[in-house]
Amino acid sequence: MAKNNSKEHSRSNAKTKAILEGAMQEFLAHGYAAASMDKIAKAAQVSKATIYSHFDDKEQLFSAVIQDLVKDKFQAVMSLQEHQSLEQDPKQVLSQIAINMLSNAKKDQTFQNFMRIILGESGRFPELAQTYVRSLAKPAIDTLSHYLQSHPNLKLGDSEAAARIVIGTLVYFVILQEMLHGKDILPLENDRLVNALTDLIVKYQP
Amino acid sequence: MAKNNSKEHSRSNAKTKAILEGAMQEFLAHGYAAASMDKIAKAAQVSKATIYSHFDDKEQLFSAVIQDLVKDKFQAVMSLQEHQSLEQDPKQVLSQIAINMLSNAKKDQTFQNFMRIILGESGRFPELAQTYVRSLAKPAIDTLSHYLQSHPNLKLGDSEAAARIVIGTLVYFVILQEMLHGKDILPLENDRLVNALTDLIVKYQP
DNA sequence: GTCTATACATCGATAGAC
DNA sequence: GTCTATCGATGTATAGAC
Repeated sequence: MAKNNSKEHSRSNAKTKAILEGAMQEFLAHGYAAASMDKIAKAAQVSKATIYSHFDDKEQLFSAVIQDLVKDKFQAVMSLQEHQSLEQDPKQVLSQIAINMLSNAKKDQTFQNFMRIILGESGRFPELAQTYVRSLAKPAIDTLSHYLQSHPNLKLGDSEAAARIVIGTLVYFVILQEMLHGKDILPLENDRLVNALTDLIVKYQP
Repeated sequence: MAKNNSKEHSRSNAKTKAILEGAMQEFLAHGYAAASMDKIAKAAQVSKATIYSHFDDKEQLFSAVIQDLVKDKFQAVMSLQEHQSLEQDPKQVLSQIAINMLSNAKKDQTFQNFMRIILGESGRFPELAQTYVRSLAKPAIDTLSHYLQSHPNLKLGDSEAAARIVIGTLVYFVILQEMLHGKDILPLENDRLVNALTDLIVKYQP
């Protein structure tokens, strides 16, 4: 039975959990470099030395926090695409998926801060960026691609590329409107984007 | 005649330029919080005190660097869409724009680091994020939207939404493949994406 | 195991000589 | 204007008591 990683402590106390939660709060609020171990200790209500008895150093704690967040967000992302029957109207199915994704992403400040960190630190923590790609982006794209591929009413030439188009459109919309605070500069209703997007997909004829 | 901003010195010496270049290098490499004024001074080959005689503090220096970068990148982004005649085949025009944008973004490490900072710091520097939206994203979207709107062979119902789809697809592709190091996890050829995307736009029938 | 106290480096920013 | 030298605060990490 293999222990999982880092130190000998995945004996997962309440302390470990408290540390991870405090660290998550601080990293999400201030980013990696600007988050301090002192503030994390205070947020977790433990001493700094206790943190270092559970995690090797700041980098490893950060890595553990991000991997926890990826796991959390996996549920949320995947649940959006579940239970989609091939018998329903694809225009309605796609619209519903898109609208749910947009409204979820927009109200979830934790998700936006999570994306900020993944993107902002992707140069210094490439393996964490790849964890995001492998565990969140790829499953979302693969699931949607499979749906587009197998629906009898859709005749898309390249379902994988089409899935990239749908998800890229939605994610960049959230980035521009919410994360980059662009909604007053570039206003656009959710419905207009979703309608144009699903129309392009559904009405496509090779 | 109004001086432009910050201090009384937009008397733009060689020193000011050296400071901005050194600061750009350090901020792009390490992000805002992890970049130090000492390292910036060394990179610019001036003393730290000289920096503070040209800029109020670290935040203001950062802001000046980002605004310089936005100006630089504006040229690059806009030149991609220029000189597109309404008489050419839109499929070819759009493909060319998309291919140029992808190949430029992929080889420009400075651009990728610039995007990392804009996104990563958008929570703590919302006004800089909005500068990006106003000066880069909006012009790109408006220009493309106007092209899609006015081309006689295209019958898109919502040109603005269509422009968002095109640009969102391309930007998220660069984010996933390059910035997040996903190209080995989610491989996809440029041409397949561009072809699927331009096909959707060009073959659309209301 | 968890704490307090502290070591030691580096941070942003400034004083004062020239 | 630009430098050297330095301030006080804060950073990560650890030693040692319990």
